Formats: sequence, C-alpha cells, structure tokens
Amino acid sequence: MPELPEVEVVRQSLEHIITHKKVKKVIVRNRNLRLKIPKNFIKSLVNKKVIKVDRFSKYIILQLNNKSFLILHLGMSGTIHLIDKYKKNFSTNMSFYNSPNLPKKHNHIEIFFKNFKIVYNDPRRFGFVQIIKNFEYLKKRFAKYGPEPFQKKFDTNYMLSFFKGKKRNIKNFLLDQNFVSGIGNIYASEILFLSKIKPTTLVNILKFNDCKKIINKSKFVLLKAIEKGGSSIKNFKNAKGYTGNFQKNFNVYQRDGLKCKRSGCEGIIKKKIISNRSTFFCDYCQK
DNA sequence: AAGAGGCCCTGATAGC
DNA sequence: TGCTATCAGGGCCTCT
Repeated sequence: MPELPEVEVVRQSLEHIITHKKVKKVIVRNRNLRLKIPKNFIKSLVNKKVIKVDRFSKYIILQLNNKSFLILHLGMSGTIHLIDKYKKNFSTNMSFYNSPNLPKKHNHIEIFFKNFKIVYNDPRRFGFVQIIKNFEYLKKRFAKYGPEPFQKKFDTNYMLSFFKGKKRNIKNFLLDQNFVSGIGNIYASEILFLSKIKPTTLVNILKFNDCKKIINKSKFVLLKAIEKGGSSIKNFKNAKGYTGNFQKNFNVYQRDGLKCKRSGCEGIIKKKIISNRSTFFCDYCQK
C-alpha cells in the first residue's frame, strides 16, 4: 500500500497520539509477517515510553525511552488503526471500542496505551516489525539505503555518478531504494510524467537538466501527496481513519486509455510492464 | 558485478 | 452463482 507520503501521513497521525505515552500491554495475535515477530517483542515494548515518532523512507521508527527503536514497515497492504476506549461503544468488560475501520482479519499486533490501543494489520504479510537495540544498530540497519528525495545528498552530482556505466531504465532506478529512498510504483510514474521523461529511458543518456527535473519533481510530487493526506486507493487511511486525496491528482497512474492531462497534449496514457511493475506514461509528451 | 526475474501472501475484481 | 485468472502501493533472494 504505502509509499513515503502515505507512511508520513500515518506517522503524523501516530505522532499526535502516542508521543510521551507508555506502552501498557502488547498482544501478538499472529507472528507471521515477512519477518517472524521475535519472541522477545512484547517484553521489549511493555512499560517503555514513546519518545519520538520518526520516519525514514517507508519505515515508521518509534524511539523508546530505553534508547531502543521499534521499526514498522507496512509492506503492500499494512495498515495501523487507532482504537479509542472511550468511544460510545466502549463495553464494560474493558475490551476496546470496535472501530468500523478495524478489519476483522489479519490484526497481527495490538499495542495498548492508557486509554487506547493501536492495531497493526497486514493481510498480505509483506510488512514487518523490528526492535533495534540502539542508534548504532539503527544507522547500520539503513546504511545501504539511498537518500530521500528531500535530502541534500540527492543532487545532480549524486545522480550522474550513480548512473555512470549503468544500463537500466530510469523507472527502475526510481524504485531502487539503494539509489533513492521512499519512491514506489505510483509516484515513480507520476514523477517521470512531470519530468517529461519516458520511463524506459536508459539512465546513461540522461543529462544534467534531466536529473535536475527528476529531483525537483520528486520533491514536488511527494510533498504534494503528503499535503493531500496520501493516495487513498485500496482504502488507504491514516491511523485515525481519514482517507487521503492525492489519487485525484494522478496524471498517469491507472489512467491508461485516457487522455493526457497536459494542456495541449493529444496523447493517450499507455500502460507498460517495466521490471514486473505496471508503469503509466504518455508517449506523446514524455520523451 | 550488474541486471533480470521469481517469490513471499491474501483479497478484490474481471471474465467466462 | 461460482469458478479461474489476473493484478495489487514492496523488497529480498537467486540465477545468469
């Protein structure tokens, strides 16, 4: 489900809710995620306070008051739900309010705080959670990842030197987290449309100005999507259950067969499988 | 060593 | 209605 903007939207809603709150109880209902939830998971969380709710790339990172970190990755289908004990359906046996947004199946983890709990749900189990001992290990954990588009390091020099001698297309690179972190299949297509660059373009022919455009449009698209609350396709919601709006701003994603939105362009949006992922573009205005 | 392709898993939807 | 096939926002592993 989530690329950087959706994860950031979830982070923001979580931040308000759980910063400075202490974990009272943890229930693991199903340990099977992409990485099996470790045996010591519950112990490493209970009675710890959340100091900070951070994010890197598509990962939510909770900093705890014993210097450790809890990493949450949502994979393709993961969601996080806030369940408030004091909603009107609160029942006397101390079970929590059953949110209409809370799925019936695949609720892997419940983390209880004083007056509410958050629930981690992931039907496809491509997501995972990890406890990281300290900051040293956290740095190591993300060492191989490329910069986010917002970081200073993601500049034309970085791109051009990364592309040197490579024979891969640009769409492929935008999805490569070792090159740039946080871009996924939706926003890769959108970024290349705004950059007027065809996704199949081999990177070794890209010029300084092409890189400049890709950098600027990457920042633009991701920021815009965060601003709009993410893209709510397949029912994406933030932790409070609100949907996002950015899907209305898609120029190409899932618009194959429709008219190009660029004013004056007569092109029809095409769909093509590139490195096993659906890719959308206008072959009229993207050169 | 780079790059292509397969695979992990469930659920929604399309087509017959 | 009910079957089967296809596709889905990610990332890692293996093979060539």
